[in-house]
Amino acid sequence: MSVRKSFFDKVYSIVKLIPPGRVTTYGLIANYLGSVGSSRVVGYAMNASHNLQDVPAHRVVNRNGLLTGKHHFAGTNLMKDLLESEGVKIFENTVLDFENVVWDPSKDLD
DNA sequence: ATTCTGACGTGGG
DNA sequence: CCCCACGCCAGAA
Repeated sequence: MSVRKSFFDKVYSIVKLIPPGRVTTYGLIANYLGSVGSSRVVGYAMNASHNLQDVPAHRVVNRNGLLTGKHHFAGTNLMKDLLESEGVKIFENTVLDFENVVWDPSKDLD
């Protein structure tokens, strides 16, 4: 009741909470939402998030730290540029020192 | 209303 | 190690 937001809206809420200089994964978000098997739905949500301004989709990568969604951004290096601008090092479309920059919602909100 | 497809992750063979 | 199948949601044609 109360709010019964759509899965997408929940995803957006989490993504908005990602602190600058940090990144998270589709799986972690899905896991936090209680739907581990819905990791791909998180990706779908990001695809639709292009309409939203408050959703830093560039901070969401796959479990390998690979910028799978970079192709969906305007420039070829926009996603990479945005992340590096926040202090996140990227090499070959992959986040360096991924384990150190990854942001786990269930960990931070714990 | 139905069908298709799209930023993932895990497990099994 | 590689390949395949399953789970899940929303928007567009």
